[in-house]
Amino acid sequence: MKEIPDYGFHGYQVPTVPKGPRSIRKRWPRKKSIEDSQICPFELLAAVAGKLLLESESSASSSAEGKDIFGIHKDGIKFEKLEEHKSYRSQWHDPGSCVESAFVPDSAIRALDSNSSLADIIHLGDESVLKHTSNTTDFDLSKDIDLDLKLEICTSNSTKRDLPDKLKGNFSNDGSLCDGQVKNGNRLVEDKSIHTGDFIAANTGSRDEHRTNYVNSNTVINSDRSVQFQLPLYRDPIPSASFVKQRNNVTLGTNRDDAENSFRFNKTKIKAFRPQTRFGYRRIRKMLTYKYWKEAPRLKDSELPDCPEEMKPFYRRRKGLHSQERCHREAPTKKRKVRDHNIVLACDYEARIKRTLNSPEKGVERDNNDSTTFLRRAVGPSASLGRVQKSMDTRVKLSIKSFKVPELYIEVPETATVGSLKRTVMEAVTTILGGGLDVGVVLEGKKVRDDNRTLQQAGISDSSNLETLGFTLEPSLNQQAPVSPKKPSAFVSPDANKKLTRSPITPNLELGLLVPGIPNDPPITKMEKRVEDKLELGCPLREKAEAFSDKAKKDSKALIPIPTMNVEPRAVVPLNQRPKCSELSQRRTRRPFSVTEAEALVEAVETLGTGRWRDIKMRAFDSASHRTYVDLKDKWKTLVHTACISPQQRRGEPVPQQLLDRVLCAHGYWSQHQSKQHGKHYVEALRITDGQVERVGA
DNA sequence: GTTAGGG
DNA sequence: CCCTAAC
Repeated sequence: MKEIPDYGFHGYQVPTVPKGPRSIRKRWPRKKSIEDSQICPFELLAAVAGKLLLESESSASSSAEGKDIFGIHKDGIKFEKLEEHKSYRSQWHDPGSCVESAFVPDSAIRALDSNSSLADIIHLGDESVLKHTSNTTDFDLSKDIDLDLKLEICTSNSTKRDLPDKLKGNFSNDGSLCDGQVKNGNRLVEDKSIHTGDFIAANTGSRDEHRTNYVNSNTVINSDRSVQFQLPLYRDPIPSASFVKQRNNVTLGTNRDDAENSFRFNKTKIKAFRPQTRFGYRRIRKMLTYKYWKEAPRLKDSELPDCPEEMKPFYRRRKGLHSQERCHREAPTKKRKVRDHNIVLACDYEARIKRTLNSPEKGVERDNNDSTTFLRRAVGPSASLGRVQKSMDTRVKLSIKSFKVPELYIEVPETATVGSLKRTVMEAVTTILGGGLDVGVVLEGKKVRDDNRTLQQAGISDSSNLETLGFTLEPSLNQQAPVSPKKPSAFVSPDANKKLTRSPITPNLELGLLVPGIPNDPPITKMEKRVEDKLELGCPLREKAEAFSDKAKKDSKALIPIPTMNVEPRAVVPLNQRPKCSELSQRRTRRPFSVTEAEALVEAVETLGTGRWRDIKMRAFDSASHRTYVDLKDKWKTLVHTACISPQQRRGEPVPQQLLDRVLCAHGYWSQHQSKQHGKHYVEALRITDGQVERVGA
């Protein structure tokens, strides 16, 4: 060590930095809890799957024969009940058709009624639309929206072809692999299109005719310029081993040929994908069996608030921004290359709910505890039967065309792959969907707030009113958006509520959500082309893309997932102002401390001492949002180091020696003294000596 | 969420 | 600047 000056602090030799006890802290990896990171999309999916299962089960149980078949099709939720046989048959509708209608099973209606779950309403995916907003500087989402992005929850590469197989699985109450009452081993064969996320659930042991198909969507796209992300919502309906396995595949990311493009939940490190062992399995099981099912009986309750209850346990565990950020990170080696060519896309969602007439029809029992039925059914065969119809019910057909979800920002390097774009969007969507969205019901322009009212009581059963029925997605009042506004991947602005229900008469209720601090710069239209090129040429996801494009070529209505979409970046935000988002979130740009900043830091440390970095941050760098207290700590560390080394060894912007002397002085002092006790003493001593640091006595 | 320290 | 452990 170099010559060590003595600044008079009790003969303390400044640079003798004692190694603190932390250096001997254990550093072997602790067992990181799973919920820290990788749950994200699957939690959502799990909830949705469970929800769907519940609905199907619930209805199935109402039908004594258990011959219910639900179908969910691309244009929304399609439930058709065959009156005579009390069975449900899926129906496929023309995407462009305006006459779509759907029976919504009681449970769904009730779920809607109770405002309990977003998933209830939209069943995710299908008509959830990411719309690409215009390049205007305002955020009026109602206009110039020309890009429908159909969300695609494509979980893993491995699901793309043999997904039906992967969906096979038996289901039992405890989620184990043993034989159960509910089986979902039926293949999906009806639709020739490739559904990466077709959702199959079959009710009780019965076969094809009893199959329940939750097919999410065909290849996308309708008319003109609209482009949708195909979003075969991969909803494994069964909280069973199939689900777990799938998840393992995803998280492992090692046993596939296309690891890079595989759906990795945007985790950076391999260790984040470590196989789910029993813990993970159990956790999922718990999620699906305990959490979800236990909540189920309460779906009717008004205590089910604004947030999908079954979602809460999944998301409330998620760590805050930090882990969110981590969740988005990409491998560092890849980050650098793409860092400088990011494109910021601004998207928003839309919720379009289409309603159709209701028609009286014999309904299943409206026991006010369908969930109980479901639970019982899930437990054993005896429980699935024996529900006696007690009353007639008028069914309300609700066809939810699409939802508009709050505005979404994603940041995509132009060198990004299609797959990464998908994942980015998925991440953002998942964040939003899981981040506390509520469904609001608007009737005749007025919000229906009483969740306890029946549809009939609320007038929703009245066919004359249905045309004025609408739904909204809105940020949950109970649950904040999970992502901090500082560095969002996508988040819901608190202002969102103000913009709700802008057009109550129309079915389209939109949410306009702004991301503060993101300037609405004129678009860089060149980007669009470049994006196309890049996506077209360099897509490492070719293998995956082909699956879609093959179909797309044959199907005029289909589009190759993303490449040709008219992505017009809303704005290119200066790097250091961009919200860091998605898995492609990069290492922060280096921002060397200026001398001025260093001075401010030194002064703060002189006053407050080391070890109070948060205070130092607030005191001296409160307005510098890009300086975290960790940054300050690190900078102090480097300052001390710089002061210790010879000027020849120093790099970067030269720090005045005088300042470095102060650094050493303060460092020496605070190394010997506790910050809190002696702060004033030190500062006073400095003041007394008027900068004659060498003579400062303690 | 903060702090300390290694990378 | 990142990451992690410890708190």
